Amino acid sequence: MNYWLMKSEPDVFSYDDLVAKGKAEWDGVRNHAAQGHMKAMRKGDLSIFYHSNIGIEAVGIMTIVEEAAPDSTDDTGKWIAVHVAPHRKLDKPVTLKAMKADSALADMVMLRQSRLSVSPLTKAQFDHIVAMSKA
DNA sequence: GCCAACGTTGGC
DNA sequence: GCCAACGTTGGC
Repeated sequence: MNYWLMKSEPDVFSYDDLVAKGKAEWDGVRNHAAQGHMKAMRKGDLSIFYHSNIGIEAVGIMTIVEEAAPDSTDDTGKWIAVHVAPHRKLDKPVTLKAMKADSALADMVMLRQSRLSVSPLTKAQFDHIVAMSKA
């Protein structure tokens, strides 16, 4: 099982929107590094749902329910998307500020490359963020 | 609104 | 293949 972190602007698509839909295509990713991570995703992997721009915090956990397939919003046939479903909401959001301040997360890919919308997490990093959400 | 980071485009 | 110009993302 692998762990990931995926960003969305909540005014476009929020964690609550995903809960309301039950399942959604994670489309519109147009970055090769992020695409590579999505291709590596397997059914049952878990991902942190992070709100960028507004909130700027991790808010929930989702499950990968369908592996990489052509992105339905793409005409060129070049890009893929995965499907995700809500797993559970975090008890308390974990802010970017808190993650940056925590030395246990110093090597997090998202913190090193702030513009990357899909990034991998180690199990330790994933567990740490979940623990922070309960503190 | 600004700016840093970084990806893409196009001229050479 | 290099690199300057430009556009976008995302945090502040």
